[in-house]
Amino acid sequence: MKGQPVISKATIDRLPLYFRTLRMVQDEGIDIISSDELGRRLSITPEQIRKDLAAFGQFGKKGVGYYVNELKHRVGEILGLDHHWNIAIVGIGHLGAALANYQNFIALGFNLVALFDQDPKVVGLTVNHLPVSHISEFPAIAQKRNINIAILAVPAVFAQEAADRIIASGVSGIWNFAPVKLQIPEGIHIVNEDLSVGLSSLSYHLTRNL
Amino acid sequence: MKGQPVISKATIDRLPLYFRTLRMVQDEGIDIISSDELGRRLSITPEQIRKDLAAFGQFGKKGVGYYVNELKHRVGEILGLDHHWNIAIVGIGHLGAALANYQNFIALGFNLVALFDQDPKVVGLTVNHLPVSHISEFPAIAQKRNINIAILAVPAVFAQEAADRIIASGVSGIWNFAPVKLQIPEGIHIVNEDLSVGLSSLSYHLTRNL
DNA sequence: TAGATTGTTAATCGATTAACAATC
DNA sequence: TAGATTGTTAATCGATTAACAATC
Repeated sequence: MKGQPVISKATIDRLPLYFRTLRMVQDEGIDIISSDELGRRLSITPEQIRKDLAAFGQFGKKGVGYYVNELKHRVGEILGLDHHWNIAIVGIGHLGAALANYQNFIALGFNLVALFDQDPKVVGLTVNHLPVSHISEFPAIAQKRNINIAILAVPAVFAQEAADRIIASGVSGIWNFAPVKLQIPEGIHIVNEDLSVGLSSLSYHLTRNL
Repeated sequence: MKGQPVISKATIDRLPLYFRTLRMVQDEGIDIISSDELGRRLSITPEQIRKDLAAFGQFGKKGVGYYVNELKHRVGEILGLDHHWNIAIVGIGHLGAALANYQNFIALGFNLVALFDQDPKVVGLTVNHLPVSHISEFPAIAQKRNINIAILAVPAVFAQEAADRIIASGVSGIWNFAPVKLQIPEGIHIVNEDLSVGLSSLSYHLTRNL
């Protein structure tokens, strides 16, 4: 809640792309990159990239470009990826279990610290070296393990009550995979990962191309 | 490629939300709904909803609202969900397997018709009643089963070559879960489902709220 | 009819693109 | 220095919001 200028959602959503590409570029052994080259790799205009970055400071060198390692770290800091957030997954069905095994979270510095489900048949199982706890234990475990973000992967009908529980336990970030609009109080951050939107928009475009 | 007015991406991405909500509303036994009520359920302004719908025609009755069943069908048609597209999943790892079991696709009218992987240990397995075929069989099976959309769930390093194969087989819609920017020729539709973006943007907002 | 609600036009807001001075 | 590239301001474009006439 600092008095920062408001940054557009579009800009924030591009930062992870910059971060990832800077990593790849670094792995290729490249030390300096121009907005032009970065833009070429991402199909984003160089002006857009410079504008996005300029919203947070002056990270480049005129006539030279950006130092890859430095810019990568700065963008990572801006995104808060240096915080090593503790995340939990609620709902260990097919999707929840797949997310529990998703390597890219670790690559981004997130720590998966707990798994929860409602089903007695699933509770007690081990997924990716973590035991599945019953959802009723969420408040206690959330506090003990300092959970910052909950990934919500339960069926749509249970999503609201699960979200209420999560929020009541003091977790203020929810990444919601359930296809419902959740009612959330002020101060809680929610990102909806709505899988049906992507597929439907593909259907829309294919329809118009027949 | 009809001479339709260009509809904004934002509008297209809201249509699946309208569709899903209209379904829920219908299940509740409601026959008529106003843009106001629809907006309340989705946290979208009624003006926005009317504007979105007006881009495709006049579906409502002034002073009354929208007939739920009719509007649902119209929105479904606009999205092309009445086409019953045939989809295949390429890459049957944790995520691919989870998507193969995802019930919401069927609910939207998509038919999952084939699964592919590169790994001999995975080929031949059965996931959700479908056998996993080797990726080399993609062209033949794509033609035989009339695959319209491929879901790409392979590791990032293999994504481009897999995409090339898919496109070469005449499939023109790709739903890409690999965290890379794919190089795609004209006329191919691609939707990137970039899971690291959502999580990173959550991290960004949490950082600013400490 | 009176009240409600759509469809549409105009006004505002926000984001992208273009242009270019600053400077490495 | 000359060439390259950033950071920033101005211009354009697009999307949302406000307002309201039409009409059920």
